[in-house]
Amino acid sequence: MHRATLREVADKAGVHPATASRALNSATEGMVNATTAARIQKVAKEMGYTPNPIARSLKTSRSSSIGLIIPDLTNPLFPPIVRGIEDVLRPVGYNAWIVNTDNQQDVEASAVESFRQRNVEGFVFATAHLHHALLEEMAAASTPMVLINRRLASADIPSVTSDDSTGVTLAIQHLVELGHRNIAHLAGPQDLSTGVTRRRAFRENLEERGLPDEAGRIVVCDAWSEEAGARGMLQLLDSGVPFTAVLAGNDLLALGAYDTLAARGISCPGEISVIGFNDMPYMDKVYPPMTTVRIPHYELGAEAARLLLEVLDGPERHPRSLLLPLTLVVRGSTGPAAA
Amino acid sequence: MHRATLREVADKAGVHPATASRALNSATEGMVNATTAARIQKVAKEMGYTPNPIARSLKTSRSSSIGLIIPDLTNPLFPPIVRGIEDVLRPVGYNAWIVNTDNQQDVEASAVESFRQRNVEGFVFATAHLHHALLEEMAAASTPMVLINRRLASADIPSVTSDDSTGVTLAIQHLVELGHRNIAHLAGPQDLSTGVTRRRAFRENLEERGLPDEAGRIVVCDAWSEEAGARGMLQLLDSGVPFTAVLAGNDLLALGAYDTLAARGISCPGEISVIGFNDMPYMDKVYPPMTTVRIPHYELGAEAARLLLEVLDGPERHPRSLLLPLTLVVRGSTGPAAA
DNA sequence: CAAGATGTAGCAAACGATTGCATGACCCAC
DNA sequence: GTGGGTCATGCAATCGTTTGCTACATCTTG
Repeated sequence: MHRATLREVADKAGVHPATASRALNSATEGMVNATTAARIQKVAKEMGYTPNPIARSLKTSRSSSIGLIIPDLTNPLFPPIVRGIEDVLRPVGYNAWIVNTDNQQDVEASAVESFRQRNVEGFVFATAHLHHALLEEMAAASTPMVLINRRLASADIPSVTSDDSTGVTLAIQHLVELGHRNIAHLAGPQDLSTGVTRRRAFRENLEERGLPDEAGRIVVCDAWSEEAGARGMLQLLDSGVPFTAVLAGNDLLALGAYDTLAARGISCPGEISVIGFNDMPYMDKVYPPMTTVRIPHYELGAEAARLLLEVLDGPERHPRSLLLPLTLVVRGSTGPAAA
Repeated sequence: MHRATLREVADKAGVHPATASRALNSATEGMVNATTAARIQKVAKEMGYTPNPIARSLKTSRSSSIGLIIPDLTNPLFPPIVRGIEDVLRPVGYNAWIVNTDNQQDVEASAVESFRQRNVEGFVFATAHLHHALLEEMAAASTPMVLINRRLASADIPSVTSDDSTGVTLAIQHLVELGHRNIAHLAGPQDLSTGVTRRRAFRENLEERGLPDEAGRIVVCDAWSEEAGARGMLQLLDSGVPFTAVLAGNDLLALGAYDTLAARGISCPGEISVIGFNDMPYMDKVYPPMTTVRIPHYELGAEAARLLLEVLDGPERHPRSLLLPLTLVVRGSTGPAAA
């Protein structure tokens, strides 16, 4: 099937391609006589003309698309983020290229490279172990980009993150209201701002409230996975620190904790309450239904996209960063402290 | 940052761009003198030259990319499929454009249109309500494409589907071994081959085994959702048909059934056993852990990608279709039939 | 009424590759 | 020694747009 080209439209309308190009482009439409423009537009419509994005991209080195870099689509956190981004970008004519890096830096670097070759106009990074040097180089070149769920101390890059610290406060407050005083923390890996922030907030909360906060009640897991959570919980139980509730760094760690508790025959929430973080899909269906801090993933993506659009719109404006509020979803994994 | 162009490489190597182009392209490398080619390649490497995919695409109307059309990325079925596709395609130099249609035909049509403009070389459709006319038009134009999880009677398009019929047999067999004789079916919407196939297989199984199969023991739900499953289960319970086990059309329907059973105070699997279909992530963590038929989603995607590569390789070869085997994952939602 | 401003449209050169065709060098055989 | 065959390379058109510049009317304005 042949698709109409600009030249054909121009010929049929009896004008030069350049004129047709201008008439068909809202930014330049003013340069051509109104009635001529109308005629050209009519012809274009009749012929079903749509500009060839590739030719346009070659000429303008723009592309109406952005690069989205995530660790792994099968991690349930990311699909809502991706949808949030797409739902904002698509209506304004942008497409998103997605690439999964599995947190491998070389993959990340080559993805960025490949995106650049394709003239993407901006980037959204939702990736975990961020290739620092690469990122700073990009920032220095003032490549439009937005970070999701992590921030960089060194560079002033717009980001959208969730207000983890308040989330932790919400969780602890809930536990305290249930009568818990001995609370433990299953922290995630500390090479990510997520893990660090939640852990720091945990410690601060204990301190402020005058709750016991010996070092032993924080165990740092070595991955954000169920297995790591199960191991961490084991370590916690065996450490001898007394506790009746545990705040996990995320839902996967909490699920791992579930496993260990079940294996040990410890009842949740009867003996030990568990709180997760993220509110992944189906956390209301697990057993016990998980009390967890809900992160607005879709909104995270949507806001990131809006931020990126702002940057693309006017690169001179100072980059904003957003902190999205969290809510605590109380379900069945938390209960009154055992006497 | 300036990126080297073919002309620059050619100049530096003292040859014409055409020669450089040939030397740098494995298919045409043979046309140029071996030592010249080596020199050009060396220079290209030194300058960090990589061909501009946009310019190449404009000229060749190829793009090294394919279009992937799915209903909704946040449906947990799809991420593994997407990864399967990407993991096969990327190593051979293809990228995948993803678009979510939310099952809207106009979105689907415009996605296809936009993909075509971008010179995608093939399509993978994992979408539910397939725009029939569009698809047949594409098939007629012998556009390379592969269907996942659905087939079209009218056109001979390669597809990869799961062997649902055998999956149903596995499930029923398991129930029969547990002593169940009165089995019901929570069928999914019948406008999709998935729903139809599973329902037909269910009926055939009952018949072959001489189990009771009045019409009333199949309830057709009006969506593939938890809510629809809950409503369907309600209808089933209120219909008066006796049953001790129910096979759900997919896991979401089964989860809905869980809800209804819980609301009615009916124990699962004590009084009624439930089997799901798909084995979505975390179905081992719900309560009770779900017995379900596992579909190899990742493999579905991977095989679809391989099929597409075959078609792209040699369009003349007759398109194959694949039927992937299913397995039953026995967990806690099925138990011996109540006496 | 001349000179400059303004409005409209065409020309042609890009953007960065690929590729059919022409060219010239060289070799071989008759 | 000439005709023809290979090999290697260059030439130039092309893919479909965009855009700086130029050119020509027409309109102002003093």
